[in-house]
Amino acid sequence: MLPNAAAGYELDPKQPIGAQVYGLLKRMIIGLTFKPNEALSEKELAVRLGVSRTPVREALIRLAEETLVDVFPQRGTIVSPIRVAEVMEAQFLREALEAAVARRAAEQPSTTLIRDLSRLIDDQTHAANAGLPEDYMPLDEAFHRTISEGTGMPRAWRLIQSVKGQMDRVRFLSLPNKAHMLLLTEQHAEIFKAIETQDPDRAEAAMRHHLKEVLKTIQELAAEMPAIFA
Amino acid sequence: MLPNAAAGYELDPKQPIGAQVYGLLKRMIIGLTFKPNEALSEKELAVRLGVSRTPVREALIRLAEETLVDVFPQRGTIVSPIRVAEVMEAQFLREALEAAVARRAAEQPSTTLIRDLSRLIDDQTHAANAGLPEDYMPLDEAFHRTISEGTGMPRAWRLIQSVKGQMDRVRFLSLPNKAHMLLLTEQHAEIFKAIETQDPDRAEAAMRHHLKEVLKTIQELAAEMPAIFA
DNA sequence: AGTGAGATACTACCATGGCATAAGCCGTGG
DNA sequence: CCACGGCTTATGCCATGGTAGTATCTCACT
Repeated sequence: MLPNAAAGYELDPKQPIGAQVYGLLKRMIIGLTFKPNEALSEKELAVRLGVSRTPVREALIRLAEETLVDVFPQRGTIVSPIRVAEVMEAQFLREALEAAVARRAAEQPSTTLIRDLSRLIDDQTHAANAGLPEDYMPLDEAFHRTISEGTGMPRAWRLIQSVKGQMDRVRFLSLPNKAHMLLLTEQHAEIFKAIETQDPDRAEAAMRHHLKEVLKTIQELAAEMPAIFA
Repeated sequence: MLPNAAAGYELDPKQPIGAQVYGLLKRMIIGLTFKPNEALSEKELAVRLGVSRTPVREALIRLAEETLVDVFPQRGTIVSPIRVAEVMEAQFLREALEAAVARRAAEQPSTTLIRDLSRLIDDQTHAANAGLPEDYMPLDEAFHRTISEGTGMPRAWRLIQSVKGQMDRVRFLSLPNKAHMLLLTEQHAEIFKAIETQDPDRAEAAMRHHLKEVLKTIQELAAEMPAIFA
C-alpha cells in the first residue's frame, strides 16, 4: 500500500462510517490509487483511516460483491485484477440495462427529465471546452444517472453503477482529452434529442452506440498496456 | 416475529456464518416466514440463530442492498413492504437482462449448455407431472441460472438474482398448480429450441414472453390481495 | 382534557478482543 | 542438495461491550 494513500480523505463522524469507507475505497480502487492485485488488509486500512475494522470489513464485503476486490477467507483480500472477460461482461450488462432504460425514458419523458438533461448537456459542453476531465467525468456520470432516476427507475442506476466499476477502472487509465469529451457530449445530445422527441428506437440505438464508444476506448487500452490485465 | 421462526434451520459452523445467515434470512423473507413490515432486530435474530450480531448485521446489509429489508439507522430494521412500483421495476430490469442473455446464448450456444438445458426441461416435465411445486421451483431457478452461467456470464445471474427477490416474494403467494407448471415448462422448451437452433430473435422473444407470463400472475395477485402491498 | 417536556427503553452503529485457519519460514532428516 | 514437518506470523472471521441517536411513554403543567 502506498504510504499516505488516505491522506486528504477525511470522514464525517456524523454520517455512517461504513458507507463512507465503501465510497472512499471504491473511488481509490477505480482511481487506481490501489493497484490491481494489491493486498488490502482490514487491519491496516482501519488504522490508516482512523476507524475500526468493522466498517472497513463491511465496505470490503460490498466491494467483493462488485468483484472490485477478491476476498480469500482466512488468507487475505486483494484488489481484483482487471479481467478482460469480466470487463466485457460488465459492458454487455450495462448496455442491456441502459438501452432498456433509454427506450423507456423516450416513451414517456417527464418535463423535469428533459430540463435536467438539457442543463447537464450545457454543463458538459462548458467543461469539455475548458478541457478539464476531472470536471467532466462527474457530469458524464450524472447524465446517465439522471436518465434512470428521472424515469422512475432508481434501482436501474444502482445496478448500472455496480457493474460500471470494473469499466471505470479501465477507463481511468486514459483520461479523455478535449476532443473526446466533445464527442461524448455530442452523443449525449443525440440521446437527449431522441428522448425529447419521444423516439424510443432512436434513443436505444443512440445509447448503444454511445456505450460502444466507451468499449472501443477500453479495447485500445487493453492492447496498449497488457501488463496490468490479468 | 414468529415464536420459532428459525426452528429446523441449523447452521454449519465450518462455513462462513454471515453468508449462511444471509441465505437463510433471504429464504425466510421470500417464503414469507417473515412478513412484510415485520420488525427484524439484529439482537433478536442473533440469539434466535445462536450466532453473534456481527454476521446478522452483515446479512441485513446485503438484504438492504436488494431492498428486501429497510434499515432505519438507530431506529430499526423491517422487512420491506411489497411496493408495486419496485416489483414492476424489478420485472423491467430482469426482462432487460434475461432477454439480452438469451439472445447472446442463442448466438453461440455451447454443447454443454444445450445438454444441461435439455436435461433440466426433462426434469421439469417430471416434476410438473408429479405436481410438486417445491420440487419444481428450484428447477425453474436452475433453468434461468444455467442460461446465464452456461453462456459465460456468471455476473448476469447474480444481478438477476438480486432483483428477482422482490418478485419471488409475490410469486410465492400463489404456488403454481400442475397446469401452470406444464405451461412454464412449455415456455422453457420454446426458449431452449430457439437457443438450440441458434435463433437469437426468437430466443429473446420467447424469453420476454415467458417473463411476461410471470408478470401476469403478479398482477392478478396484486388485485386479489391488496392488503399485503404497500 | 390536552399539550409539551423529560425520562426511559429500545435500536443500529462502531470499537475491540479472541479465535481458527492458511501460508511462509526454517531447521531437520533423507 | 532436496523434500518434508513443525512453528511462526499473518489474515479474515466471529463474539461482545459500549455509544449515540430515536421513538414512546409518563407526568407535570396549562
